[in-house]
Amino acid sequence: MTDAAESVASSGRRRKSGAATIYDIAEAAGVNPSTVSRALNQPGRVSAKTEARIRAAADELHFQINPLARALPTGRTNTIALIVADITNPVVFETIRGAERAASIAGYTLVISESQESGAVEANTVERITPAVDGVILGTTRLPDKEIVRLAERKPLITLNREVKGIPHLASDPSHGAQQLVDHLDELGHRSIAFLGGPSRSWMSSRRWEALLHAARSHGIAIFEIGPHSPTLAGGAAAFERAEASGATAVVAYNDLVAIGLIQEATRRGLRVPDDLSVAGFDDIFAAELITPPLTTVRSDLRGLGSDAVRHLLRTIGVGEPVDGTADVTTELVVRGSTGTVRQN
Amino acid sequence: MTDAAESVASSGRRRKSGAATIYDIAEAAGVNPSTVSRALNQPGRVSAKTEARIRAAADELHFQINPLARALPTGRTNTIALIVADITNPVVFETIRGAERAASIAGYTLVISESQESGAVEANTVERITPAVDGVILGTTRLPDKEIVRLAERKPLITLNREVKGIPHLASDPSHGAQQLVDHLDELGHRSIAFLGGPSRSWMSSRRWEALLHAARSHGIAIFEIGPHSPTLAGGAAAFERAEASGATAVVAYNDLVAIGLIQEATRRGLRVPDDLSVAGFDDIFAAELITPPLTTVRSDLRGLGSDAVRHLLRTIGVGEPVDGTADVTTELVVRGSTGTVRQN
DNA sequence: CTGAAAGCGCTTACAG
DNA sequence: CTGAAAGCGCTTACAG
Repeated sequence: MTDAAESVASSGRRRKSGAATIYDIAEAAGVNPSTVSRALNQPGRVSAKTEARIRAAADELHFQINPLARALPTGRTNTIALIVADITNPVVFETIRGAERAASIAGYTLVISESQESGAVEANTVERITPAVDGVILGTTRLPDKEIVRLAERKPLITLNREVKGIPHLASDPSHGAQQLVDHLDELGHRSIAFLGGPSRSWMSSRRWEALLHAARSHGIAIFEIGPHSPTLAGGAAAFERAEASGATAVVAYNDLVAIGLIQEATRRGLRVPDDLSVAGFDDIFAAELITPPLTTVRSDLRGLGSDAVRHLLRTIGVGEPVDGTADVTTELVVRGSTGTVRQN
Repeated sequence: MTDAAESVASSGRRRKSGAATIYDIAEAAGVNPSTVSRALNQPGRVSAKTEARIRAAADELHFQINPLARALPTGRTNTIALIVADITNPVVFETIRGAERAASIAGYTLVISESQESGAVEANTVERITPAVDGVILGTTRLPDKEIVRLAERKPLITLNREVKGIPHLASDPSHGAQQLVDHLDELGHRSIAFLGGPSRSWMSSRRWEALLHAARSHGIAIFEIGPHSPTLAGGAAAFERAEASGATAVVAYNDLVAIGLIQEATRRGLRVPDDLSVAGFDDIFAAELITPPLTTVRSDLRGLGSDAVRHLLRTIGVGEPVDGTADVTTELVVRGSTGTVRQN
């Protein structure tokens, strides 16, 4: 228990924090502080003998480098920031996870910041965090393009699911999963699909629509878009009437929340899913397998998205292999109970 | 577009990063750098006139203080860390949110770190992050007590839902919600309740059990614990047989996941919830209102937990009012469809 | 292979 | 009210 206290007592030089510095080590090992720095950071740059002595002293004193002090002369903080609008969003946290993992493996710390409110709040947050990191990932951003460009001028930056010209970006590519989904619906006998679009200018919604359209054409299946809809349970419930009136036997929603909202409303109105109507979504959120019936959906490799983003950033900073452009992440169909064969009437 | 470039050109002194420093401002305003520092940080410490001149220059140059450089002499990083085992855990992210909000309001940055794997990984993460923050919140920790005590010696620290002697901690107190839940079950006519306990040495599980026990006694309702169970869907499913055999008309699960697992299994076996069996949980996770029937559950003020933790930490650091001890956060019943009147047989 | 020095961008007693 | 100086803990040319 007096461990820390003892080591403090044994070496004169200490200040506010009880932490040992390279000066303490230098003193203990009988070398110059600069030699300590080299021994600890540039293995081989110092004779094996003194390096050993220095490492021993460092261990003895429980030395931990002060990352702030190191950052000043080098300009490297070994930290990168991930800005997201909403941590609660199930789509977001797998991304966070992937990013965390990749950062941690590279010895980097990930700062996650939620910008919830307005784009103004986000701008503030970003402004505050930027000087303290080596790069930033804009996960779900509401910043205007010009602001993003401005930021990219000061620090390496990458956006997720958002295209700004001249800025590196990464997204999940819905085509594979969409094709699988349409193949699946085709097999079940569906000839007409309704797509419930997301928010009016959602980039991801149009990408999903395009992918479905392409796949439907390949099967000669009719497809049309209904919307826009808010990406929520309420959005899905509100879509019910038009979806039913459309005569489509299968409806694919912009995301799982909308799909679940639709299922709930359909059930409330006396329809049975999938017997009367097949429903599918995108994202594969946690709740998708808990509802009744469990939801058929297209899952993205979000974890891969997060880790790819980190790796890309690190590479542009000079850690790891040189950058070779960005490649979107893939998607995959998860078949569960909300899709079934077309009812014969 | 040449905005940044221009301002660089106009002031000779710049290095690797294009950012303006207090030296640039000092030069532009014709004062000493120390005066700039005072003007910007200690309003009133400098004549109104020069302060105005300095602020103008700072704006002109788009000055942003370098937080790392500031941190070195002061020892203050304006950052606090929140360590959690699993970001995906629904119980966790509301806490994150509250913490984020409170930190941000105080002008602090919150670093969130997920320690997923072993306690060893967590120890590493904490070790790496500690020197760069002003305090740490251990959200869901697997660290042994002695390790936590050791950490608390170097940096202000607070634990969540974990009691270690001598260390400040904050938890959610289940008593209010548990009382409401038992009142509710009593009204519905239940006279026997089964509690599905969580993991064997879960501190939270015992607290919930104690609270339910106390409430049940106040009504003269019989109550008993079955378990331990893993805090998952599978744990709930596995509990079904014993729960049913017990003859209890209502079962309260350690958490929502277990409750949902139980409901799914019960449904699979042909029981109807709540007609044949009432089920309730704890936490009020997002999926609770999506399942069929929607789950009656006890919700904690997790957001409050997160923000209280931050505020407590800041106070011990000297920001805000002095510390007055820690007060647990409250809980509240959310009645939905999984609880009903006892069936007459 | 290693030492001595200068510098990273800021803060803060110490003078005046 | 403001300047000049020293220092935070590290890194890195520059010498030798």
